[in-house]
Amino acid sequence: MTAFSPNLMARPDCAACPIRHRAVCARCEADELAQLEKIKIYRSWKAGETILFDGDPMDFVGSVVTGCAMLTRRLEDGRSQMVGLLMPSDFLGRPGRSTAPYEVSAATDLTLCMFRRAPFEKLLVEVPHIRDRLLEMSLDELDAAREWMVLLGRKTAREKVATLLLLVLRRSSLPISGVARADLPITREAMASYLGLTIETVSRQMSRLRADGVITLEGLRKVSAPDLEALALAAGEDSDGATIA
Amino acid sequence: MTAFSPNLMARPDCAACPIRHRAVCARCEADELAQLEKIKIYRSWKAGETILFDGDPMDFVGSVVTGCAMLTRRLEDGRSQMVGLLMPSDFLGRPGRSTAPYEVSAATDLTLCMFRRAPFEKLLVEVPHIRDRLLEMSLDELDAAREWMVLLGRKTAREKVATLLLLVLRRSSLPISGVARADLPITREAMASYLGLTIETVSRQMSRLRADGVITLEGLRKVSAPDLEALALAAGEDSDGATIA
DNA sequence: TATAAATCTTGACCTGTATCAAGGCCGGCT
DNA sequence: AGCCGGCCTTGATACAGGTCAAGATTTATA
Repeated sequence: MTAFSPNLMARPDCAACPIRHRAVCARCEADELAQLEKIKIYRSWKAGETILFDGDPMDFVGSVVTGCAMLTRRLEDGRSQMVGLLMPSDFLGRPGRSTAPYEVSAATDLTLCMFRRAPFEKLLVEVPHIRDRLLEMSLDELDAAREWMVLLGRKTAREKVATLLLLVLRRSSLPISGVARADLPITREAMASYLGLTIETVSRQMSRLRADGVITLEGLRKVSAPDLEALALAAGEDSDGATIA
Repeated sequence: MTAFSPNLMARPDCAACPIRHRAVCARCEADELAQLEKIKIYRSWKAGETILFDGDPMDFVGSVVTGCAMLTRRLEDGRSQMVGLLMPSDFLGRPGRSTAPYEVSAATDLTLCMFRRAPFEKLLVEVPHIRDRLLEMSLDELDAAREWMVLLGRKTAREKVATLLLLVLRRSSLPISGVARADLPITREAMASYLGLTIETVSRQMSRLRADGVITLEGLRKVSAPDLEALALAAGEDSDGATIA
Protein backbone atom coordinates (compact mmCIF):
# COMPACT_ATOMS: atom_id res chain seq x y z
CA MET A 1 0.00 0.00 0.00
CA THR A 2 1.43 3.31 -1.00
CA ALA A 3 1.17 6.65 0.75
CA PHE A 4 -1.76 8.91 -0.02
CA SER A 5 -2.76 12.36 1.00
CA PRO A 6 -4.89 12.12 4.07
CA ASN A 7 -8.58 12.21 3.54
CA LEU A 8 -9.35 15.84 4.06
CA MET A 9 -6.79 16.85 1.53
CA ALA A 10 -7.54 14.19 -0.99
CA ARG A 11 -8.06 15.19 -4.58
CA PRO A 12 -10.84 13.66 -6.66
CA ASP A 13 -8.29 11.56 -8.51
CA CYS A 14 -6.90 10.00 -5.34
CA ALA A 15 -6.42 6.35 -6.15
CA ALA A 16 -7.18 5.20 -2.63
CA CYS A 17 -10.61 6.66 -2.34
CA PRO A 18 -12.58 6.34 -5.56
CA ILE A 19 -15.86 6.61 -3.76
CA ARG A 20 -15.55 9.14 -1.06
CA HIS A 21 -14.44 12.38 -2.58
CA ARG A 22 -16.72 13.68 -5.21
CA ALA A 23 -15.45 17.14 -5.74
CA VAL A 24 -13.14 19.67 -4.18
CA CYS A 25 -13.86 23.34 -4.20
CA ALA A 26 -11.22 24.84 -6.43
CA ARG A 27 -11.39 28.23 -4.75
CA CYS A 28 -10.51 27.20 -1.25
CA GLU A 29 -8.52 24.03 -1.65
CA ALA A 30 -5.18 25.80 -1.45
CA ASP A 31 -6.16 27.55 1.75
CA GLU A 32 -7.36 24.40 3.39
CA LEU A 33 -4.16 22.67 2.52
CA ALA A 34 -2.08 25.46 3.98
CA GLN A 35 -4.09 25.65 7.17
CA LEU A 36 -4.26 21.92 7.73
CA GLU A 37 -0.57 21.67 7.01
CA LYS A 38 0.18 23.87 10.00
CA ILE A 39 -1.52 21.71 12.59
CA LYS A 40 -0.90 18.19 11.41
CA ILE A 41 1.27 15.58 13.06
CA TYR A 42 2.27 12.18 11.71
CA ARG A 43 2.56 9.21 14.00
CA SER A 44 3.17 5.52 13.39
CA TRP A 45 2.38 2.24 15.10
CA LYS A 46 3.48 -1.37 14.64
CA ALA A 47 1.03 -4.05 13.55
CA GLY A 48 -0.96 -5.28 16.51
CA GLU A 49 -0.43 -2.24 18.72
CA THR A 50 -3.40 -0.70 20.47
CA ILE A 51 -3.74 3.00 19.85
CA LEU A 52 -6.61 3.72 22.21
CA PHE A 53 -8.68 1.65 24.58
CA ASP A 54 -12.43 2.00 24.87
CA GLY A 55 -13.08 5.08 26.97
CA ASP A 56 -9.63 6.62 26.58
CA PRO A 57 -9.45 10.36 26.08
CA MET A 58 -9.10 11.14 22.40
CA ASP A 59 -7.78 14.61 21.85
CA PHE A 60 -7.20 14.27 18.13
CA VAL A 61 -8.87 13.46 14.87
CA GLY A 62 -7.03 12.27 11.81
CA SER A 63 -6.88 9.99 8.87
CA VAL A 64 -5.05 6.88 7.79
CA VAL A 65 -2.00 7.55 5.60
CA THR A 66 -0.63 4.03 5.25
CA GLY A 67 -1.71 0.71 6.69
CA CYS A 68 -4.93 -0.32 8.21
CA ALA A 69 -6.65 0.52 11.51
CA MET A 70 -9.43 -1.30 13.33
CA LEU A 71 -12.29 -0.02 15.49
CA THR A 72 -13.48 -2.69 17.89
CA ARG A 73 -16.24 -2.82 20.48
CA ARG A 74 -16.07 -5.29 23.32
CA LEU A 75 -18.79 -6.84 25.44
CA GLU A 76 -18.01 -7.34 29.09
CA ASP A 77 -17.42 -11.06 28.81
CA GLY A 78 -14.73 -10.60 26.18
CA ARG A 79 -16.70 -11.10 23.00
CA SER A 80 -15.63 -8.47 20.52
CA GLN A 81 -16.89 -7.13 17.23
CA MET A 82 -14.94 -4.99 14.84
CA VAL A 83 -17.13 -2.05 13.79
CA GLY A 84 -14.79 -0.32 11.40
CA LEU A 85 -11.82 -1.12 9.21
CA LEU A 86 -9.99 2.03 8.23
CA MET A 87 -7.93 2.05 5.07
CA PRO A 88 -5.73 4.84 3.68
CA SER A 89 -7.71 8.09 3.42
CA ASP A 90 -10.35 7.00 5.93
CA PHE A 91 -11.11 9.40 8.72
CA LEU A 92 -10.81 8.66 12.42
CA GLY A 93 -12.43 10.51 15.28
CA ARG A 94 -15.29 12.85 15.76
CA PRO A 95 -15.32 16.56 16.26
CA GLY A 96 -17.04 17.39 19.51
CA ARG A 97 -16.21 14.12 21.20
CA SER A 98 -13.27 13.70 23.51
CA THR A 99 -13.56 10.02 24.38
CA ALA A 100 -13.05 6.97 22.20
CA PRO A 101 -16.24 4.89 22.14
CA TYR A 102 -14.32 1.83 20.98
CA GLU A 103 -10.86 0.37 20.92
CA VAL A 104 -8.61 1.59 18.11
CA SER A 105 -5.73 -0.63 17.03
CA ALA A 106 -3.29 -1.12 14.19
CA ALA A 107 -4.07 -4.10 11.96
CA THR A 108 -0.86 -3.57 10.03
CA ASP A 109 2.00 -1.16 10.47
CA LEU A 110 0.15 2.10 10.45
CA THR A 111 0.73 5.80 9.98
CA LEU A 112 -1.89 8.34 10.92
CA CYS A 113 -2.00 11.97 9.98
CA MET A 114 -3.40 13.59 13.08
CA PHE A 115 -4.82 16.97 13.98
CA ARG A 116 -5.29 18.05 17.57
CA ARG A 117 -8.98 18.48 18.15
CA ALA A 118 -9.04 22.07 19.33
CA PRO A 119 -7.37 23.66 16.28
CA PHE A 120 -9.18 21.27 13.97
CA GLU A 121 -12.54 22.27 15.37
CA LYS A 122 -11.56 25.90 15.01
CA LEU A 123 -10.74 25.24 11.37
CA LEU A 124 -14.06 23.48 11.00
CA VAL A 125 -15.82 26.69 11.90
CA GLU A 126 -13.71 28.80 9.58
CA VAL A 127 -13.61 26.61 6.52
CA PRO A 128 -17.10 25.42 5.62
CA HIS A 129 -15.93 22.98 2.97
CA ILE A 130 -14.10 20.86 5.46
CA ARG A 131 -17.33 20.51 7.40
CA ASP A 132 -19.22 19.66 4.25
CA ARG A 133 -16.78 16.93 3.40
CA LEU A 134 -16.94 15.64 6.93
CA LEU A 135 -20.70 15.35 6.57
CA GLU A 136 -20.31 13.58 3.22
CA MET A 137 -17.82 11.19 4.77
CA SER A 138 -19.99 10.49 7.78
CA LEU A 139 -22.93 9.69 5.57
CA ASP A 140 -20.77 7.38 3.47
CA GLU A 141 -19.61 5.66 6.64
CA LEU A 142 -23.21 5.28 7.70
CA ASP A 143 -24.09 3.66 4.40
CA ALA A 144 -21.15 1.32 4.77
CA ALA A 145 -22.14 0.44 8.33
CA ARG A 146 -25.66 -0.35 7.19
CA GLU A 147 -24.38 -2.51 4.37
CA TRP A 148 -22.28 -4.31 6.94
CA MET A 149 -25.36 -4.85 9.12
CA VAL A 150 -26.88 -6.85 6.26
CA LEU A 151 -23.75 -8.97 6.15
CA LEU A 152 -23.73 -9.56 9.91
CA GLY A 153 -27.43 -10.25 10.17
CA ARG A 154 -28.21 -12.26 7.08
CA LYS A 155 -25.22 -13.57 5.17
CA THR A 156 -23.78 -17.07 5.51
CA ALA A 157 -20.17 -17.62 6.58
CA ARG A 158 -19.14 -18.23 2.97
CA GLU A 159 -20.82 -15.05 1.80
CA LYS A 160 -19.29 -13.07 4.64
CA VAL A 161 -15.76 -14.14 3.80
CA ALA A 162 -16.32 -13.59 0.09
CA THR A 163 -17.70 -10.12 0.78
CA LEU A 164 -14.63 -9.11 2.79
CA LEU A 165 -12.24 -10.44 0.15
CA LEU A 166 -14.21 -8.58 -2.49
CA LEU A 167 -13.97 -5.39 -0.46
CA VAL A 168 -10.22 -5.71 -0.12
CA LEU A 169 -9.70 -6.65 -3.76
CA ARG A 170 -11.90 -3.82 -4.98
CA ARG A 171 -10.06 -1.28 -2.90
CA SER A 172 -6.59 -2.50 -3.74
CA SER A 173 -6.71 -3.32 -7.39
CA LEU A 174 -7.67 -1.08 -10.20
CA PRO A 175 -9.56 -3.20 -12.72
CA ILE A 176 -13.33 -3.26 -12.44
CA SER A 177 -13.46 -6.91 -13.30
CA GLY A 178 -11.12 -9.66 -14.44
CA VAL A 179 -8.15 -10.84 -12.35
CA ALA A 180 -7.53 -8.97 -9.12
CA ARG A 181 -4.70 -9.40 -6.63
CA ALA A 182 -4.12 -7.88 -3.23
CA ASP A 183 -2.39 -8.22 0.10
CA LEU A 184 -4.82 -9.11 2.85
CA PRO A 185 -4.12 -6.36 5.35
CA ILE A 186 -5.48 -8.29 8.30
CA THR A 187 -5.02 -11.55 10.18
CA ARG A 188 -7.61 -14.32 10.24
CA GLU A 189 -8.49 -13.20 13.72
CA ALA A 190 -9.26 -9.69 12.52
CA MET A 191 -11.28 -11.10 9.64
CA ALA A 192 -13.29 -13.16 12.11
CA SER A 193 -13.79 -10.15 14.33
CA TYR A 194 -15.07 -8.10 11.44
CA LEU A 195 -17.35 -10.80 10.09
CA GLY A 196 -18.92 -11.94 13.33
CA LEU A 197 -17.40 -15.41 12.95
CA THR A 198 -14.73 -17.52 14.63
CA ILE A 199 -11.21 -17.91 13.26
CA GLU A 200 -11.89 -21.54 12.41
CA THR A 201 -14.94 -20.74 10.33
CA VAL A 202 -13.07 -18.04 8.43
CA SER A 203 -10.27 -20.49 7.74
CA ARG A 204 -12.65 -23.18 6.55
CA GLN A 205 -14.47 -20.83 4.22
CA MET A 206 -11.20 -19.51 2.79
CA SER A 207 -10.24 -23.09 2.06
CA ARG A 208 -13.59 -23.78 0.45
CA LEU A 209 -13.41 -20.69 -1.75
CA ARG A 210 -9.92 -21.77 -2.80
CA ALA A 211 -11.05 -25.33 -3.47
CA ASP A 212 -13.91 -23.97 -5.55
CA GLY A 213 -11.51 -21.92 -7.64
CA VAL A 214 -13.07 -18.62 -6.63
CA ILE A 215 -9.85 -17.34 -5.08
CA THR A 216 -6.15 -18.19 -5.11
CA LEU A 217 -3.83 -17.86 -2.14
CA GLU A 218 -0.07 -17.35 -2.26
CA GLY A 219 1.25 -17.63 1.25
CA LEU A 220 -1.25 -16.56 3.84
CA ARG A 221 -1.61 -12.94 2.95
CA LYS A 222 -1.75 -12.70 -0.82
CA VAL A 223 -5.17 -13.29 -2.36
CA SER A 224 -6.26 -13.09 -5.93
CA ALA A 225 -9.53 -13.68 -7.68
CA PRO A 226 -9.43 -14.88 -11.28
CA ASP A 227 -12.96 -13.61 -11.73
CA LEU A 228 -14.34 -10.85 -9.56
CA GLU A 229 -17.82 -11.56 -10.84
CA ALA A 230 -17.64 -15.08 -9.47
CA LEU A 231 -16.43 -13.73 -6.16
CA ALA A 232 -19.26 -11.19 -6.11
CA LEU A 233 -21.66 -14.03 -6.73
CA ALA A 234 -20.22 -15.97 -3.80
CA ALA A 235 -20.61 -12.80 -1.74
CA GLY A 236 -24.33 -12.81 -2.44
CA GLU A 237 -24.05 -9.28 -3.73
CA ASP A 238 -26.62 -7.37 -5.68
CA SER A 239 -25.95 -7.78 -9.37
CA ASP A 240 -25.54 -4.03 -9.80
CA GLY A 241 -22.24 -4.42 -8.03
CA ALA A 242 -23.09 -2.09 -5.20
CA THR A 243 -19.90 -1.04 -3.49
CA ILE A 244 -19.27 -1.31 0.19
CA ALA A 245 -16.99 1.48 1.26
CA MET B 1 -46.80 8.06 21.09
CA THR B 2 -47.47 11.76 21.09
CA ALA B 3 -46.59 14.31 18.47
CA PHE B 4 -43.23 16.03 18.60
CA SER B 5 -41.57 18.78 16.68
CA PRO B 6 -39.63 17.26 13.85
CA ASN B 7 -35.98 16.84 14.43
CA LEU B 8 -34.53 19.89 12.82
CA MET B 9 -36.77 22.12 14.81
CA ALA B 10 -36.43 20.30 18.06
CA ARG B 11 -35.56 22.22 21.16
CA PRO B 12 -33.09 20.81 23.68
CA ASP B 13 -35.99 19.94 25.96
CA CYS B 14 -37.74 17.80 23.36
CA ALA B 15 -38.93 14.76 25.25
CA ALA B 16 -38.54 12.43 22.31
CA CYS B 17 -34.89 13.00 21.65
CA PRO B 18 -32.89 13.31 24.87
CA ILE B 19 -29.68 12.35 23.18
CA ARG B 20 -29.55 13.96 19.84
CA HIS B 21 -29.92 17.68 20.28
CA ARG B 22 -27.37 19.19 22.51
CA ALA B 23 -27.89 22.84 21.96
CA VAL B 24 -29.64 25.21 19.63
CA CYS B 25 -28.15 28.48 18.56
CA ALA B 26 -30.31 31.13 20.18
CA ARG B 27 -29.47 33.73 17.59
CA CYS B 28 -30.69 31.93 14.52
CA GLU B 29 -33.26 29.50 15.84
CA ALA B 30 -36.17 31.76 15.05
CA ASP B 31 -35.00 32.24 11.50
CA GLU B 32 -34.54 28.55 10.93
CA LEU B 33 -37.99 27.86 12.21
CA ALA B 34 -39.51 30.47 9.93
CA GLN B 35 -37.64 29.28 6.88
CA LEU B 36 -38.25 25.61 7.47
CA GLU B 37 -41.90 26.34 8.13
CA LYS B 38 -42.26 27.67 4.60
CA ILE B 39 -41.13 24.54 2.82
CA LYS B 40 -42.43 21.73 4.96
CA ILE B 41 -45.15 19.24 4.10
CA TYR B 42 -46.79 16.67 6.33
CA ARG B 43 -47.77 13.29 5.00
CA SER B 44 -49.12 10.14 6.61
CA TRP B 45 -49.07 6.42 5.92
CA LYS B 46 -50.88 3.41 7.35
CA ALA B 47 -49.02 0.69 9.22
CA GLY B 48 -47.41 -1.72 6.78
CA GLU B 49 -47.37 0.61 3.79
CA THR B 50 -44.22 0.94 1.78
CA ILE B 51 -43.11 4.52 1.34
CA LEU B 52 -40.22 3.92 -1.04
CA PHE B 53 -38.70 0.89 -2.67
CA ASP B 54 -34.97 0.35 -2.93
CA GLY B 55 -33.77 2.50 -5.80
CA ASP B 56 -36.80 4.77 -5.96
CA PRO B 57 -36.19 8.44 -6.55
CA MET B 58 -36.25 10.29 -3.26
CA ASP B 59 -36.79 13.96 -3.76
CA PHE B 60 -37.32 14.82 -0.13
CA VAL B 61 -35.76 14.63 3.28
CA GLY B 62 -37.70 14.78 6.50
CA SER B 63 -38.21 13.50 9.97
CA VAL B 64 -40.62 11.31 11.83
CA VAL B 65 -43.39 13.18 13.65
CA THR B 66 -45.45 10.27 14.94
CA GLY B 67 -45.15 6.53 14.52
CA CYS B 68 -42.24 4.45 13.46
CA ALA B 69 -40.51 3.94 10.12
CA MET B 70 -38.22 1.14 8.97
CA LEU B 71 -35.24 1.14 6.62
CA THR B 72 -34.71 -2.29 5.11
CA ARG B 73 -32.11 -3.73 2.75
CA ARG B 74 -32.88 -6.80 0.71
CA LEU B 75 -30.60 -9.43 -0.78
CA GLU B 76 -31.59 -10.78 -4.17
CA ASP B 77 -32.90 -14.07 -2.84
CA GLY B 78 -35.35 -12.33 -0.56
CA ARG B 79 -33.43 -12.29 2.70
CA SER B 80 -33.86 -8.91 4.30
CA GLN B 81 -32.26 -6.97 7.10
CA MET B 82 -33.64 -3.88 8.73
CA VAL B 83 -30.87 -1.29 8.96
CA GLY B 84 -32.72 1.49 10.69
CA LEU B 85 -35.72 1.98 12.93
CA LEU B 86 -36.82 5.59 12.95
CA MET B 87 -38.74 6.93 15.89
CA PRO B 88 -40.25 10.40 16.37
CA SER B 89 -37.64 13.11 15.76
CA ASP B 90 -35.36 10.82 13.74
CA PHE B 91 -34.20 12.11 10.40
CA LEU B 92 -34.76 10.43 7.06
CA GLY B 93 -32.90 11.03 3.83
CA ARG B 94 -29.62 12.48 2.78
CA PRO B 95 -28.84 15.81 1.23
CA GLY B 96 -27.08 15.29 -2.06
CA ARG B 97 -28.62 11.94 -2.77
CA SER B 98 -31.66 11.49 -4.94
CA THR B 99 -32.19 7.75 -4.72
CA ALA B 100 -33.24 5.62 -1.77
CA PRO B 101 -30.54 3.02 -1.03
CA TYR B 102 -33.04 0.89 0.89
CA GLU B 103 -36.72 0.26 1.26
CA VAL B 104 -38.57 2.67 3.54
CA SER B 105 -41.81 1.49 5.12
CA ALA B 106 -44.21 2.35 7.91
CA ALA B 107 -43.99 0.03 10.91
CA THR B 108 -46.96 1.74 12.53
CA ASP B 109 -49.27 4.46 11.32
CA LEU B 110 -46.78 7.14 10.48
CA THR B 111 -46.56 10.86 9.87
CA LEU B 112 -43.51 12.43 8.33
CA CYS B 113 -42.63 16.08 8.19
CA MET B 114 -41.01 16.41 4.79
CA PHE B 115 -38.94 19.02 3.00
CA ARG B 116 -38.37 18.90 -0.73
CA ARG B 117 -34.69 18.38 -1.31
CA ALA B 118 -33.94 21.37 -3.47
CA PRO B 119 -35.13 24.08 -1.07
CA PHE B 120 -33.78 22.13 1.89
CA GLU B 121 -30.34 21.98 0.35
CA LYS B 122 -30.52 25.66 -0.40
CA LEU B 123 -31.34 26.28 3.24
CA LEU B 124 -28.44 24.05 4.21
CA VAL B 125 -26.08 26.42 2.45
CA GLU B 126 -27.62 29.51 3.99
CA VAL B 127 -28.07 28.36 7.57
CA PRO B 128 -24.88 26.77 8.87
CA HIS B 129 -26.44 25.51 12.07
CA ILE B 130 -28.76 23.18 10.26
CA ARG B 131 -25.76 21.60 8.62
CA ASP B 132 -23.99 21.32 11.93
CA ARG B 133 -26.92 19.54 13.47
CA LEU B 134 -27.15 17.27 10.48
CA LEU B 135 -23.52 16.31 11.02
CA GLU B 136 -24.16 15.69 14.71
CA MET B 137 -27.15 13.55 13.85
CA SER B 138 -25.28 11.57 11.23
CA LEU B 139 -22.51 10.85 13.67
CA ASP B 140 -25.03 9.72 16.27
CA GLU B 141 -26.63 7.46 13.69
CA LEU B 142 -23.22 6.05 12.89
CA ASP B 143 -22.60 5.28 16.55
CA ALA B 144 -25.98 3.60 16.77
CA ALA B 145 -25.29 1.56 13.64
CA ARG B 146 -21.97 0.41 15.08
CA GLU B 147 -23.59 -0.55 18.34
CA TRP B 148 -26.09 -2.54 16.33
CA MET B 149 -23.26 -4.29 14.49
CA VAL B 150 -22.10 -5.66 17.84
CA LEU B 151 -25.59 -6.97 18.45
CA LEU B 152 -25.85 -8.58 15.02
CA GLY B 153 -22.38 -10.07 15.07
CA ARG B 154 -21.93 -11.24 18.62
CA LYS B 155 -25.07 -11.31 20.71
CA THR B 156 -27.21 -14.40 21.36
CA ALA B 157 -30.87 -14.49 20.37
CA ARG B 158 -31.92 -13.83 23.96
CA GLU B 159 -29.58 -10.87 24.25
CA LYS B 160 -30.76 -9.49 20.92
CA VAL B 161 -34.41 -9.55 21.91
CA ALA B 162 -33.66 -8.10 25.33
CA THR B 163 -31.61 -5.31 23.74
CA LEU B 164 -34.45 -4.31 21.44
CA LEU B 165 -36.98 -4.32 24.26
CA LEU B 166 -34.61 -2.24 26.34
CA LEU B 167 -34.24 0.23 23.50
CA VAL B 168 -37.99 0.60 23.14
CA LEU B 169 -38.60 0.84 26.88
CA ARG B 170 -35.84 3.39 27.35
CA ARG B 171 -37.17 5.57 24.56
CA SER B 172 -40.81 5.37 25.60
CA SER B 173 -40.76 5.59 29.35
CA LEU B 174 -39.27 8.27 31.47
CA PRO B 175 -37.75 6.59 34.53
CA ILE B 176 -34.08 5.68 34.37
CA SER B 177 -34.71 2.47 36.27
CA GLY B 178 -37.54 0.70 38.02
CA VAL B 179 -40.73 -0.38 36.26
CA ALA B 180 -41.05 0.60 32.61
CA ARG B 181 -43.97 0.08 30.25
CA ALA B 182 -44.30 0.66 26.53
CA ASP B 183 -46.16 -0.22 23.38
CA LEU B 184 -44.04 -2.32 21.07
CA PRO B 185 -44.22 -0.28 17.89
CA ILE B 186 -43.37 -3.19 15.64
CA THR B 187 -44.54 -6.69 14.73
CA ARG B 188 -42.58 -9.83 15.53
CA GLU B 189 -41.59 -9.95 11.91
CA ALA B 190 -40.09 -6.47 12.10
CA MET B 191 -38.31 -7.40 15.32
CA ALA B 192 -36.86 -10.46 13.60
CA SER B 193 -35.82 -8.35 10.64
CA TYR B 194 -34.05 -5.87 12.86
CA LEU B 195 -32.34 -8.50 14.99
CA GLY B 196 -31.12 -10.80 12.25
CA LEU B 197 -33.32 -13.64 13.54
CA THR B 198 -36.41 -15.54 12.44
CA ILE B 199 -39.89 -14.80 13.75
CA GLU B 200 -39.96 -18.11 15.59
CA THR B 201 -36.76 -17.41 17.46
CA VAL B 202 -37.98 -13.96 18.48
CA SER B 203 -41.19 -15.48 19.75
CA ARG B 204 -39.38 -18.17 21.70
CA GLN B 205 -37.05 -15.68 23.34
CA MET B 206 -39.93 -13.37 24.23
CA SER B 207 -41.59 -16.34 25.92
CA ARG B 208 -38.41 -17.21 27.76
CA LEU B 209 -37.89 -13.66 29.00
CA ARG B 210 -41.49 -13.68 30.20
CA ALA B 211 -41.10 -17.06 31.87
CA ASP B 212 -37.96 -15.77 33.58
CA GLY B 213 -39.85 -12.77 34.91
CA VAL B 214 -37.66 -10.26 33.10
CA ILE B 215 -40.61 -8.86 31.13
CA THR B 216 -44.39 -8.88 31.29
CA LEU B 217 -46.67 -8.94 28.27
CA GLU B 218 -50.24 -7.68 28.11
CA GLY B 219 -51.67 -8.65 24.78
CA LEU B 220 -49.09 -8.85 22.04
CA ARG B 221 -47.97 -5.29 21.93
CA LYS B 222 -47.68 -4.05 25.50
CA VAL B 223 -44.43 -4.85 27.26
CA SER B 224 -43.22 -3.91 30.66
CA ALA B 225 -40.09 -4.63 32.60
CA PRO B 226 -40.35 -4.73 36.39
CA ASP B 227 -36.62 -4.12 36.58
CA LEU B 228 -34.77 -2.42 33.76
CA GLU B 229 -31.45 -3.43 35.30
CA ALA B 230 -32.39 -7.08 34.96
CA LEU B 231 -33.38 -6.50 31.35
CA ALA B 232 -30.11 -4.69 30.70
CA LEU B 233 -28.30 -7.67 32.16
CA ALA B 234 -30.19 -10.02 29.84
CA ALA B 235 -29.23 -7.71 26.99
CA GLY B 236 -25.56 -8.26 27.77
CA GLU B 237 -25.10 -4.54 28.01
CA ASP B 238 -22.15 -2.68 29.41
CA SER B 239 -22.81 -1.85 33.01
CA ASP B 240 -22.47 1.87 32.33
CA GLY B 241 -25.83 1.62 30.61
CA ALA B 242 -24.62 2.87 27.25
CA THR B 243 -27.58 4.00 25.21
CA ILE B 244 -28.35 2.80 21.74
CA ALA B 245 -30.08 5.54 19.87
C1' DT C 1 -71.68 -12.05 16.39
C1' DA C 2 -69.66 -15.31 13.35
C1' DT C 3 -66.14 -16.22 10.25
C1' DA C 4 -61.97 -15.59 7.92
C1' DA C 5 -57.35 -13.98 7.68
C1' DA C 6 -53.39 -12.52 9.87
C1' DT C 7 -50.20 -12.89 13.33
C1' DC C 8 -48.09 -15.23 16.98
C1' DT C 9 -46.64 -19.43 19.71
C1' DT C 10 -45.01 -23.94 20.35
C1' DG C 11 -43.04 -28.38 19.02
C1' DA C 12 -39.93 -31.65 16.42
C1' DC C 13 -36.18 -31.92 13.80
C1' DC C 14 -32.09 -30.36 11.06
C1' DT C 15 -28.14 -27.64 9.74
C1' DG C 16 -24.51 -24.25 10.03
C1' DT C 17 -21.39 -22.49 12.92
C1' DA C 18 -19.05 -22.68 17.47
C1' DT C 19 -16.19 -25.29 20.40
C1' DC C 20 -12.54 -28.28 21.58
C1' DA C 21 -8.43 -30.41 20.13
C1' DA C 22 -4.48 -31.76 17.37
C1' DG C 23 -1.18 -30.82 14.04
C1' DG C 24 1.20 -27.89 10.24
C1' DC C 25 3.40 -23.83 8.53
C1' DC C 26 6.05 -19.79 8.81
C1' DG C 27 8.91 -16.06 10.74
C1' DG C 28 11.95 -14.58 14.33
C1' DC C 29 15.67 -15.46 17.44
C1' DT C 30 19.79 -17.71 19.34
C1' DA D 1 20.90 -24.00 10.93
C1' DG D 2 17.71 -25.27 14.29
C1' DC D 3 14.39 -24.22 17.70
C1' DC D 4 10.51 -21.73 19.48
C1' DG D 5 6.14 -19.38 19.39
C1' DG D 6 2.51 -17.38 16.95
C1' DC D 7 -0.66 -18.13 13.22
C1' DC D 8 -3.31 -20.95 10.50
C1' DT D 9 -5.70 -25.31 9.02
C1' DT D 10 -8.27 -29.39 9.67
C1' DG D 11 -11.07 -32.76 12.17
C1' DA D 12 -14.66 -34.39 15.59
C1' DT D 13 -18.41 -33.08 18.19
C1' DA D 14 -22.01 -30.02 20.36
C1' DC D 15 -25.50 -26.76 20.31
C1' DA D 16 -27.96 -22.43 18.98
C1' DG D 17 -30.92 -21.03 15.93
C1' DG D 18 -33.20 -22.16 11.44
C1' DT D 19 -36.81 -24.82 9.08
C1' DC D 20 -41.05 -27.12 8.69
C1' DA D 21 -45.47 -27.89 10.57
C1' DA D 22 -49.47 -27.54 13.54
C1' DG D 23 -52.31 -24.97 16.39
C1' DA D 24 -53.65 -20.78 19.22
C1' DT D 25 -54.66 -16.09 19.58
C1' DT D 26 -55.74 -11.75 17.83
C1' DT D 27 -57.60 -8.71 14.35
C1' DA D 28 -60.36 -7.76 10.36
C1' DT D 29 -64.53 -8.54 7.71
C1' DA D 30 -69.11 -9.82 6.74
